[in-house]
Amino acid sequence: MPQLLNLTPSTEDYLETIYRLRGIGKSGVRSSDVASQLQVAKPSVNRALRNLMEGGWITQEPYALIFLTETGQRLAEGIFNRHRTLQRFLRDVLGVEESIAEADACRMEHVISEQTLAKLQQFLGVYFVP
Amino acid sequence: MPQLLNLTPSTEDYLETIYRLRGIGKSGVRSSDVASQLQVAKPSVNRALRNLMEGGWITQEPYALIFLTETGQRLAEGIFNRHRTLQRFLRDVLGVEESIAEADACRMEHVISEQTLAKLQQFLGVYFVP
DNA sequence: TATCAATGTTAGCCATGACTAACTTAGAGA
DNA sequence: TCTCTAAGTTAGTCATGGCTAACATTGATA
Repeated sequence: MPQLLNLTPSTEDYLETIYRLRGIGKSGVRSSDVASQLQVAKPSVNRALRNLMEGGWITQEPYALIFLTETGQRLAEGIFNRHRTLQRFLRDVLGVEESIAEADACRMEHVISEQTLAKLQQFLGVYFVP
Repeated sequence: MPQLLNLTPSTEDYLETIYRLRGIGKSGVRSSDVASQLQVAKPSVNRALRNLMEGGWITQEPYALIFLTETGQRLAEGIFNRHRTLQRFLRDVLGVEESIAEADACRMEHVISEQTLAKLQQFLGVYFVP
């Protein structure tokens, strides 16, 4: 997967997970933590990491920790932003149960357009001052 | 794919397309019309139809028209209902551009939960009397 | 420092769902 | 009724993204 421009939903999930875990350990993320977080087998993570490396979103030396690149960081922030916006909208505006809102946001974050995201944020801004 | 209980997004798209085209011809739907509607090759449709038949959602004799079964009809209605609800919500509530709302609804319809659907409908019912 | 358990990697399998190429069938028009 | 084009089917390829089994590496601890 060279010159990766558009990530697949699966690959976006891996990138987002690295981003979220990175907050905890600070230094870098372990492959096995990604695996347990996403409930997938280690080789599945391994292949996804190769894709993310080829796309230039992460760096990883063999057997070492995973780090986000500058562009990977920015992209992950975007994905997480979609996630958080959807989560807040579903829960706070529509009144969807917390855990269901979380699960739905996890799937919807990969398919909504920029415009829909913007409108959702606008809606939240108007009715729910952050 | 025997005893098909949960359709994949792809399979849902085929079923929904049959449902929508059926409104036009009334009698039955042609495989090639499904192909051109979904912008896929004919063999892709052919395989999807086999899956839908094995699940009991459609009937089709070789080289003949496609018909929805009772359960297929009900399932397709459900999918189309999700689509229409999302489309209306995105367009009428959020103010998303028609064509973008359509595209987003097409992808979101496969991933939202029952509860989110219900809340969206409730929201539409309150603020936009049908 | 030697060991070994946890972590990471490689190889290879499977299902899904696209595709093309090549075929069979059906049915409309000469 | 014969023909020939459009529609449908079959066979086989490829990419994605899961998986297990088996191997390699690392690092904490005895």
